[in-house]
Amino acid sequence: MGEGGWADGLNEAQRAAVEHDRGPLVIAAGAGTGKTRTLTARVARLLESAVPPERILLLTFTRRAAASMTSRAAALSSDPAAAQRVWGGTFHAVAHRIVAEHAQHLGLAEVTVIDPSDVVDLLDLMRAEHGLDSSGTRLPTSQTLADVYSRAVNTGIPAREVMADQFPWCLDHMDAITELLRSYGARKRARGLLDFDDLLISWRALLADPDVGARLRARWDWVLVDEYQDVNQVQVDIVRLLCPEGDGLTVVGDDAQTIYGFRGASAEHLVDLAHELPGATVVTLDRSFRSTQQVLDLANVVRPGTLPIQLTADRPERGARPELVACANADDEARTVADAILAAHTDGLELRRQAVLMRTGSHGNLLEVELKVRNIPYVKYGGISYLETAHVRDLIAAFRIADNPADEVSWYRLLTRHRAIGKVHARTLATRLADGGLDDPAEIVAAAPAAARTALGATLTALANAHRTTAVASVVETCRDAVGPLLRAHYPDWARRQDDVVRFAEAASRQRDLAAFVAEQTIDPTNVAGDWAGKPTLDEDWVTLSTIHSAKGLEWDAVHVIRACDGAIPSDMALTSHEGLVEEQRLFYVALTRARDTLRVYTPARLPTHPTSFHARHVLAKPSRFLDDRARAVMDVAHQDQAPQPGAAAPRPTRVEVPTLDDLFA
DNA sequence: CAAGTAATTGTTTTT
DNA sequence: CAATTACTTG
Repeated sequence: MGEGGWADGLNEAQRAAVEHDRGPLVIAAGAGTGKTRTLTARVARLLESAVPPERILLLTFTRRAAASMTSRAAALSSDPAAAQRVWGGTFHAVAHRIVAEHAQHLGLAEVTVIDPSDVVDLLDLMRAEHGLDSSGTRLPTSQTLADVYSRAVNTGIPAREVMADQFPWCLDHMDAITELLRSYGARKRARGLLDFDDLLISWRALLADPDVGARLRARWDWVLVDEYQDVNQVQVDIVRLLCPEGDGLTVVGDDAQTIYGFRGASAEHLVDLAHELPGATVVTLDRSFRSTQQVLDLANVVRPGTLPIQLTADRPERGARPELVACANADDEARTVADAILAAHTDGLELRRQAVLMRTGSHGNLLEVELKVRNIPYVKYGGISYLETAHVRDLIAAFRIADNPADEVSWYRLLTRHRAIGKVHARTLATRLADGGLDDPAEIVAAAPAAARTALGATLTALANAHRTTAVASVVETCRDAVGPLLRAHYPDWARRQDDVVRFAEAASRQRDLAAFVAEQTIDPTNVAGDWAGKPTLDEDWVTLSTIHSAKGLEWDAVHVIRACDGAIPSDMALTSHEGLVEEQRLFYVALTRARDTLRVYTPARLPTHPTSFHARHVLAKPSRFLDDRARAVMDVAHQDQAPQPGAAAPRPTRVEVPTLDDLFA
């Protein structure tokens, strides 16, 4: 087949990007311009021209994106099985594979990935050794210490300076903290524990080594990076070490969609790359296949950024102008959105083609109540994830110990789940277990408080068994049965949590490599409980509720952006710096450009001061500053009937007398 | 030293 | 209204 299916339906610019050869290629792609299609077509074309799949590395931002890209490339290529062998995943996931493979080069006996809350636990467990546990004086929390550590590592600024600059309340204990953070690093190395930063830094170190780096570099001929506007300096270093001259490198991004600045990402990396690599080809995609021109007119007004991309619709039909919907308050907003979703559904638009986007997870709380009341099914993305719930993490701790008995944090976690074992015992026992105590469980049991001995003995026997076992299904079963009684004793609402544990154990027992699965889930947790629920939900129809961050890269026919008020979008947390404000503007741009046909932006006039409280005071809220005159000029402005004039008093409710039941108690 | 009870906080976004 | 923290009691 002369030209594979990959060429179908590409426009000139996309085709140029797909057919481009070895030189460095930067694709500046506006929202909805077929970026994913172009990238997957390029992969398919490489495969079609006999590039072995394992010589292609495709770096994406989420696991979901990686999976969808490899399967789309497979669909476009004549050998779908080959496409599945492409190296694909997030920076962190690929880093984990490389680090696990090169553990001995890094002087690590084991490789276990710890997440940010494990970091806090580990610091918690270690701080007493450094005299930071006296409860008399106010001391910085372990969370703060983790922040200091991470900032120092990511910026290369010494911890003392970081504290002096940004954490002045740590100054009194600077010596002890510095010492703690140094031994924290040593402890992680001794136990084979790697936090998220360690993964990237270790990968970079391997690439920078003359010997190992050369072999790693030779592994891939083609490196493709998606969402390049959201990489940080360490990731830039990795990409540059993989492709020093830029040969075989393709990066795709849109500088107006950088929304992870708080994590060290900078849009400048995308712009800089084209300058730093001599002979780089820049292809700009500015024809949107997604949105109507009416949606794009608004997006173009809001769009910040330095690449002069103005999107033009590549769709023949005229669309409706985006609507600006003023609501009286947050309850009114929730009702109005639910009404709109139902009305569209009645007109034939499936729920799965509609989404509600918000700045923070809590902005959707009232809407969730409204949807539940009306029996409208929905799935919420973002916010606290299923895997981050305490009970699932307990099970994961057991899995991690089965693989790496030196995992001190997981021991600490499981030990505190036992009755009669608190922080103090857990700390000393965890250290002894991580030092090889599992070889002689009886000794550990003897050192525990008498009331804990029976339960602890059972736990240790089970985990020692699990550690010796290789069959995934039986490891999972042993761990699940070991953790079960602990959870039952520890959580009063155990019944509610049991389903989650069983479901996660089922998913885990289907895996080929349990340790890799656990690492994968730690790095990029599945954030929807429904993802583990099996088939029943698959053919159902539901509305998507999502934070704007989690909606990145996705699209829906109808999009509702709620809480478009100053203080929410832009978040009042971001108002202290100019950069913070521009990032909020990019975030708003991302939200608007998720819409294909229908876009509605809601601005409640009054908002609760406190998102979860029913008794919260309501205060006046102004529409987002991003909805300026230029933006309004391309929108239809609708007012809800109930909307009071600003400043007008709320109507006084009629008084209803509830009869006293005093005669019952005479 | 652990566990229960009372008081007091709160809230971005996520690999 | 949670969920975490501080204080008390066994």
